[in-house]
Amino acid sequence: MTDRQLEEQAVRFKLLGHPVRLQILDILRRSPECVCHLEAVLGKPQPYISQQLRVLREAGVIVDSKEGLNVFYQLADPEVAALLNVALGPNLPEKIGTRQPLSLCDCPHCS
Amino acid sequence: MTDRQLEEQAVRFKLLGHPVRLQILDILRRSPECVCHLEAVLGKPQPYISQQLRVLREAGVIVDSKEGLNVFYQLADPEVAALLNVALGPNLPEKIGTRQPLSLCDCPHCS
DNA sequence: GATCCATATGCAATTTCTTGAATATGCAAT
DNA sequence: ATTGCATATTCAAGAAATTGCATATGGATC
Repeated sequence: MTDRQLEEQAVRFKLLGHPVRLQILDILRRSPECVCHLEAVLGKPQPYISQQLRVLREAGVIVDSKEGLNVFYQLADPEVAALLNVALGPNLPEKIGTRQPLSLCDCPHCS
Repeated sequence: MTDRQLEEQAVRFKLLGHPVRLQILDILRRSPECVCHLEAVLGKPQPYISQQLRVLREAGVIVDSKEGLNVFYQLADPEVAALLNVALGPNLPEKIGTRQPLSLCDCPHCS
């Protein structure tokens, strides 16, 4: 185990060592969601969420894709996905049509 | 996934999100080691190492046992062990007699 | 009981993280 | 072009983590 590898993994762990970021990742590993959706689920102000998304995005853990007015984020790091599977339990891949739209969120995926 | 569970796991990740602590855990998951051994391997001052050990000990991740003048620490949290297996590769359980003593360390296990 | 050794604790300075709030951007639709 | 909407950026204040260093503890040994 080289020092560089340890440093890299420590950085990864640090990203996950934050309750809000961890919850965001737990949501995004299930399916891509837009910012407004996360805002509705987490009950935190939008700028705050965008900030945490930026941290995760700049670390390469998530990627964004625009869809009309909305920006959808999804998990993009298989190593992080593996860690989440261990820490939070396996992510059962979503069956088609089982996604629960949020009434709190009126993004195209929810309404 | 409840908020409490997420918070707990975030705390766990935060503990691992530190290069020195991560390296300590990587060593301790192989076999119990004394403080002087870690000091020799990490090349950091002893009070600094004892401090990180305290953080891990108070979090319940490692436990200590005294052996003569020395204090040996070992990994005590199976969930952390599982995360380390994912992040750093599996810990091949040590075969009897394969432990490499350190010339830098003159604890009873090394000399 | 004085001393030595391994380890632990306490404290302070710096840096980094966290969080909130104001404001900016960019894009559609009117 | 102006408005409205979703998201992004910036900035600042407070909290917490990091690290170095001085010193304390506690148990053996002389």
